[in-house]
Amino acid sequence: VPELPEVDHARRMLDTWLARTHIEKAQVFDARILDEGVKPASVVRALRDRHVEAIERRGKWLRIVLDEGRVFSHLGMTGKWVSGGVRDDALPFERIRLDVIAGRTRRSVRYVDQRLFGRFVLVRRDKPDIEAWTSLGPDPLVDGIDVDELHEKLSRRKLAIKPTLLDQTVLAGIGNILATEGLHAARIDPRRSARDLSRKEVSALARGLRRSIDTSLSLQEQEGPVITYVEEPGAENPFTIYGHEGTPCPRCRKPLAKMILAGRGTVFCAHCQR
DNA sequence: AACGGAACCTGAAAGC
DNA sequence: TGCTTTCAGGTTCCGT
Repeated sequence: VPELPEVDHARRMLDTWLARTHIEKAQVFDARILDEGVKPASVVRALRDRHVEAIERRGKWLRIVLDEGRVFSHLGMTGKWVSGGVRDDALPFERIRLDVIAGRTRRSVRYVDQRLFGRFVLVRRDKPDIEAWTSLGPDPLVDGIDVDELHEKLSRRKLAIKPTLLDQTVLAGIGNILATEGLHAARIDPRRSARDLSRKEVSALARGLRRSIDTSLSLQEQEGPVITYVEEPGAENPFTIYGHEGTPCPRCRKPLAKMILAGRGTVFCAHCQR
């Protein structure tokens, strides 16, 4: 599942494939990736002959800045950007295709998304950014995590800390895996009310999240341009406790437990997370 | 108002 | 064997 580190990887790849190129042709193969009521043909028309200026990321959102307008891309659960040649066949689950040229180099950048939870939102020149982007909280990589600010914000939340971390207005880019890993690193029980965390615990949480993000980023660097998500068949699980329920906690060796918390699978160590 | 749960999707894996 | 159910999780919507 794409969370902050996976989306940052996508941003770096798109920067080499798409930034500073000219879109010769765009195709949208499934309208469900667009906002309700938006016609593929109108998106295709608007993208043709645009110059791609930059690729940015906040949280799990990508913003593709064009000479006129910009595109917001969210990878949902199974979305991936992939680069190929213009003569290559369509990939399985290919939803968007952008054929671009930079100097003499032609490239065909494809968006694949099996489960279609991703989004591709074109915003025209002079229109405001989408609310999902503007309402994002601080991004741990772009802005860093300010412990005092986070502590203050959490102190006003009654909900359990784990579902609170999944709220993208608290911190941008934290998903189920990072929340699980970060709370284990900080030895915090995911069921604790967010407002009960001490400043010291919030500080440990910030460090744990940052460490989990950095670990994922460095593993992706070794993987190359197309990374594998942990839920894909046959994928290795590089995480400390996510997906390791039933096996010994790497810190205290007691078996890791799993529960559903606010509708999301939650692995934790009932012995050393308190 | 805040929170839980369902819906949106698909395919793999587990259950029967 | 083969059909049915469950599960995965990002986000939004709906009902309580």
